[in-house]
Amino acid sequence: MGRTSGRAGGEPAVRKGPWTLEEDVVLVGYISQHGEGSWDNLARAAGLNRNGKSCRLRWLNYLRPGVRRGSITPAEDAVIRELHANLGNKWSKIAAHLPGRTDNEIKNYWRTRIQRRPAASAQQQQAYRAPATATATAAAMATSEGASSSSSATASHGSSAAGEWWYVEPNNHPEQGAHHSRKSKNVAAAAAGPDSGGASSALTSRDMGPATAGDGHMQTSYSDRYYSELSSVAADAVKMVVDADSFWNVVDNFWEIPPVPDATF
DNA sequence: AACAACTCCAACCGCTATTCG
DNA sequence: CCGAATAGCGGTTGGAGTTGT
Repeated sequence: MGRTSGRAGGEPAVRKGPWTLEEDVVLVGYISQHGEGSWDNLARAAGLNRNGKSCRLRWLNYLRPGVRRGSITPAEDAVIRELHANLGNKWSKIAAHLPGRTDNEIKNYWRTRIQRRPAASAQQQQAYRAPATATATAAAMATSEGASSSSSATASHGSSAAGEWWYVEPNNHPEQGAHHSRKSKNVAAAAAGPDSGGASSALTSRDMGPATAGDGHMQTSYSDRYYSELSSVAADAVKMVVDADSFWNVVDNFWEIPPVPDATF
């Protein structure tokens, strides 16, 4: 319904719904050349049939350099809990304490993982002892990230100035039932091409979702599939605004993380 | 195998704040 | 100072993936 603009009543003035690979390429390419500016003008100038607001959101939340993809780490979880206790639903302020995380992501995390599961939260609080302050927690982040991403264990363990902490992922609580981790994406259908049945175009934003390791832990990277698809269309799409070589220089700078092998495809 | 239920999260909406002429 | 335009924020929605029955 609402999201994918569709063509109800003829050609829509502006596109809505999930961003396609081509649109991402155009947006990144344009901003790399001209920088951010008035979003409405930017959308027009870049030839994107989107409103400025949509472009801004897409850029800030997903395409902007430094945006982290992947699971919230235990330390980040602790920061979020603490800051939310102090600040309330001030997502942008909370996000400011978590480099690379966006307000939208934190908001979603809070609503889906914490707020919706009060019982689970209580269990988690038993399961781990959070550092006393957000700053202390932030200081602990480096350690915890290593712990959580490199291990296939179901619990993470780390330490901070405030002491040791343990974190048990919600899906590992027997009482909680299954937590459906989003692993593989069925990109086959999406890759079928533009206008293949309602789904708007080739790969969309959903397909660039974080690749996951076998243990279900998200890896901080675009999926290999998305990366290669981006590569394959970049040359054509980018011609509109910038040559492909400089575009990829920009991309390389933006996402310093090399693409990880994606075993899910 | 088919369906239902559940979960996640990208993106939209509406409102407020800020900037600019 | 005022009004319009733009940017930013928080709440909400709905599509799609995963798991259970």
